[in-house]
Amino acid sequence: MRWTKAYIPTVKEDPAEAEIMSHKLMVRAGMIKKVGAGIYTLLPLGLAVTRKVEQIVREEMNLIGALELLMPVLSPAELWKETGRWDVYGAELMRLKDRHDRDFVLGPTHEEVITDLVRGRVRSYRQLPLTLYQIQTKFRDEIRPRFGVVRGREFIMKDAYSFNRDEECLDKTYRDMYGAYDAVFRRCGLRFRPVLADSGAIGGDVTHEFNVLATIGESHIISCPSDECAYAATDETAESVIEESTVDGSPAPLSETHTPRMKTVEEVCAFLKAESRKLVKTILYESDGEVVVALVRGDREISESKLRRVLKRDVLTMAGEATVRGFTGAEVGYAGPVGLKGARLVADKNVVKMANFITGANKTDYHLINVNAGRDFSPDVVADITVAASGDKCIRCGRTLTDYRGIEVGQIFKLGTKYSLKMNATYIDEKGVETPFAMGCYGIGITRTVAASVEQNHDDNGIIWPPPIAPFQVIITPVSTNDEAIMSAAEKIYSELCAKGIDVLLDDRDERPGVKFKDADLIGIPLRVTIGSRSLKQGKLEVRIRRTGEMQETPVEDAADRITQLLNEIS
RNA sequence: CGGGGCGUAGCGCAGCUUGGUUUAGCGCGCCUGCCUUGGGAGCAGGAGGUCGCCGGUUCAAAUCCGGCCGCCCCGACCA
Repeated sequence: MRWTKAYIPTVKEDPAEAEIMSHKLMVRAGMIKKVGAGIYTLLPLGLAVTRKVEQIVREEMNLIGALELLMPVLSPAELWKETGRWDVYGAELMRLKDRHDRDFVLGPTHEEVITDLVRGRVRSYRQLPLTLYQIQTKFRDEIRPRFGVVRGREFIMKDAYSFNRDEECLDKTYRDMYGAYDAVFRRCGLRFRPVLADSGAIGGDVTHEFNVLATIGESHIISCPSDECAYAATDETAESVIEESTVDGSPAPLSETHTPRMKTVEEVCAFLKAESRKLVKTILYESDGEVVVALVRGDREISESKLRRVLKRDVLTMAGEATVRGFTGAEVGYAGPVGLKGARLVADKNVVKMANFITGANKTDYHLINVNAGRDFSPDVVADITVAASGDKCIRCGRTLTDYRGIEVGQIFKLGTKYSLKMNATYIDEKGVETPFAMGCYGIGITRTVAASVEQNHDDNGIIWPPPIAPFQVIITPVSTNDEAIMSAAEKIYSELCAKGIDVLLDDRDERPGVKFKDADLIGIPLRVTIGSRSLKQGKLEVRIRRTGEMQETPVEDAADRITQLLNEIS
């Protein structure tokens, strides 16, 4: 491609709306253009990178036997009602009506559509396992789109779905996918980490998230520093051993204390001059009309995903003020486990180890002191429902856990029979028995992967593409377009590289060299070939590596070979 | 959804408090010419704006008032 025939609108100044480097650089490099909040046009350069990532994904999917298809973006509400997700998915589901007032969904994921496709068409165990995937535009009505293409309302995603005979068969596909994901992100040149995660609205049991390490990442990860252990999970999912409570062990007499207008843990602690770890906070939730009371240590947070799992519920929301008042008989801020009736009481495993702690008294402006589980109340369930934090000990090896942040670029789920049962998707096994499919689903955020790569690969001058996903692998920069010797050398090397199948950009603009160098750096092409009279007099040109700034002189005659070789070295 | 901010040329911004003196300005970019050519040059000339939209106040509105729309940031219930 010649720059004068391309459309690469680079800009010098950072866009006003961008907060993070990848967003700024993608706009400045002429890759994306905002159309609306969380909605972007991919310009040619942005699309080129996206296609590279897609191609890598395709190759790895095909390698493990997955088959590509393309499902519609639009799907009828009936399918979503069949699995109950019409109600469960919530406000993030983009819904719309057609002219006949019928409900539709702009798909955020395609379990319903694919299961509908496969049921009735795949009838025999002989056809299994079957894994299908697509690379398609997805929609999510994000509460707050931000960070450019990292959290958009419309984005490109690869989603795969496997139909397996049983758990064992599913395990195999899941492992294959895990390997394929590892290969994809490795090939994209990313520093990433697979972690155990929560399955959220998708459902299912086992799931891993693939996170690209980045300080601006929105996923919080807890991991064991030990390489041999390598335990890693999202903070909501991670199991950990929390430092023992320091409250002493012999139960003291229960008493009530006046705590006027002290509602939050912080306020109560300050007022009673107690450490927050000596409190137990009591949070009311509602799930399918049932009220659930959850207890965790005052200095910790409740993991709603753990709680959902304990309760075996998909929907779980914090109770409204009216419910809290009705249930505790007190204003919000004074709930406690003692004397509460009619709700399931879930206590964190650390709470039952504590002694003489402080809780709300279920009476406005009062708290209880010296509360003890067992003596003063009895939890219905004791489980780990605390969000893990750095400083906790590893559940497996006991080392101290650390936290870091990541951009979630992929997630793989074992769904089991969740959808096949609800949608009556079955096959006939060897014994002639009708059996629901064991399913898995596997997603990769393509556009987000591109942004994550920029986030991880840039310097002060711009993007530094890993060669496998670079829009062009080589940029040729003739220092002057008016010098015939320079231009003929540039044309020669351009056609030689093209003939080798390398993606080359020839900067044939009549611009000053400084402008071209800056732009070449900004758009992040891994190798720059500079042709100027200085070295051309000796029959040489210069090859510069974007990432290191390292420069090599090479005779024009064998430059094409040398460049190819260098490309291999840095890939 | 709550709070804050913004909306003036393709991009980044000033002007608004104190309405008229601005023919609405500056930088970047763009066009023409000259000059220049190894890290975003210089000079000269030029094009480009319903001041987000609607309504109101006024002799007069980018500027004051009201409504609406859009965008950005922070927060979103841990009792």
